[in-house]
Amino acid sequence: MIRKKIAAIIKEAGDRCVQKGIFPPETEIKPIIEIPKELEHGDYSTNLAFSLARSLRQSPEVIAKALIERMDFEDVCTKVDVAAKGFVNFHVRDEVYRSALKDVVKQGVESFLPDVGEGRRVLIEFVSSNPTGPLHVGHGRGAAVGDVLANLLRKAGFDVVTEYYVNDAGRQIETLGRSVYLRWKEIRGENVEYPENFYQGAYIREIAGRMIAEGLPIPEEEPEAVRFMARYAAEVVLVGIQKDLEDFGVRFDNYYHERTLFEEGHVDGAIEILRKAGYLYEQEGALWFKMAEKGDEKDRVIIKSDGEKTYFASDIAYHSQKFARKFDILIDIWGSDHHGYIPRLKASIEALGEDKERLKVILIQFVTLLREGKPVGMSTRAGQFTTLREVMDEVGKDAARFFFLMRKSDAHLEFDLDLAKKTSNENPVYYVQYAHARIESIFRLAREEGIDLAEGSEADVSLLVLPEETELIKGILRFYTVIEGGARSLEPHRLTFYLVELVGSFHSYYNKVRVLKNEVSLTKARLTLLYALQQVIRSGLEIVGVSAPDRM
RNA sequence: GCGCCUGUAGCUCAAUCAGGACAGAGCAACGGACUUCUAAUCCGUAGGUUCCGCGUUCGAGUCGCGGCAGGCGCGCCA
Repeated sequence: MIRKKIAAIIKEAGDRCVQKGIFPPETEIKPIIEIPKELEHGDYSTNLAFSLARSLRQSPEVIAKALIERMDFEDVCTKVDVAAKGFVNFHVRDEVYRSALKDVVKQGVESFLPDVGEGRRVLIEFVSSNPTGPLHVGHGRGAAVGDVLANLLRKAGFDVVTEYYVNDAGRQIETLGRSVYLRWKEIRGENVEYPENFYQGAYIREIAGRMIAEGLPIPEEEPEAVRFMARYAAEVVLVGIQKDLEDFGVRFDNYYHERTLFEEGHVDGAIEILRKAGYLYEQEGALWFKMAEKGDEKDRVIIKSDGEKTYFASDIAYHSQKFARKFDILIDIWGSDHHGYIPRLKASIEALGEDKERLKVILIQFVTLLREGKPVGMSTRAGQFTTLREVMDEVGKDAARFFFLMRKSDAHLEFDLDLAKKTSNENPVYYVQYAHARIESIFRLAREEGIDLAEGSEADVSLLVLPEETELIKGILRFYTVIEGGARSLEPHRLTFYLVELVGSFHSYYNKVRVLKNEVSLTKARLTLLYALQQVIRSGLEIVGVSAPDRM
């Protein structure tokens, strides 16, 4: 909110320079405002003078001075100066921060959230793991990123729908059915050869056993039995996945089944559109999509020569449906091993006549679990991958979610299981939660002394004169910048970084400054500051989906 | 072979809307702080050729080109 004021001040000064003929009339005043790293460089700065220097054929310093001379900054800043040969530095009045704090306390932290979305409709599709086995840690990371991004975008004014795409039509489901079928035969005493590419996990046998225990009417003939078991197993696995997700704090608005794409004719419909638009051709009995001319490496098959449609075909139909469902922005969250798929999907969206820029793909890099500093083996082939459930059981939901968001999603993540369980400042989750609990503890004692927080908004915040206090207020206000930046760049991990940093300055303040047992007016002022701080921490943790305990 | 991602302190990572001021944290190391609102905390010290080279620019960790190293992808698989 202060940033906007600074921007207005610069703009005004720039316009005046144009009016007075100091800058040529066509000069565009689009200031980039940043927060300097060095405190001495003020609260905000702009490099506008540098960017104008070339077109104005003037030194940045001269331009900067011309700007400042025509600047009305008194209301917001104590001083504005030129540094380092052209940077314009703004030193904001402490009162401005204090009154911003007052606004936040009075109206609530959330009432100042930036409206980035302006009501635009966003569909976030994530996890979308095939219902052929339990979720592993990689899916967990995707789930955390997707869920937190959804929370973040909602706070930032988007109309968000989350969706899980269930691949229940393809080959893998058939393999699942066959896997169960073989284990079923095995349990009944038959000798079977179990192929390596079948699902290896113990859950396959369990499902087979369960079918027997429940006395289900299993068809006589093998093809029917396989189909029956595929359906049954997919259902069981999906329910398990949903349970895992729920315990992980992730709830989807929608489950979209691939099968419905076929049943409702959307796959044929999409193919028809592409055919009419001239993107398809037949060769060697298969139907091909002309991709090479659309930016992909080569042409791709949509219908195989055996008549079966490829995964790609249903994906085109699915995304076509997403557009048909009137979403402004589509966000897909995939494992980074699918990155080669992006040009293909974007090309097909373009071919369907939609704007491919409206699809944003977020790639999730792999997770390496560490125990005692060593990577934990995760070979899928042996069926001994680490499941999300195991990690959750071991470190808890809060730590798991927080840890998944401690790196930007396209970077490898090392997940230190021992660290996630530690209850010390080394563990960022506890570090943040502890700050929340600590503040609450101060409030409890204050109440015992008869100082009620409800009076907080009447406190005299002008008593908050310590530099640490101004820094804390700045930290609180930065929440809005982080939400805005995170929503714009689709980077939910910024939130965890922010929280750790914010809370760090609180712990430091706590050790240095007494809140209670001062003059009542000063105590109240400081309680007010902590009140706003706690609200921000709680709101931030809520977005991340981590609990904010009152006691630890 | 071609394409995408990554390379920053011993380790794990930052560096804000695609270039800004002296590259910042945490951990580990070392030295300190509990008769005080929760020590699950804090304060201090030390730690760097931002993988290498060239280029663009007033200015490069950031942009371009060329290397080097690692990960991933390039199927009528899903």
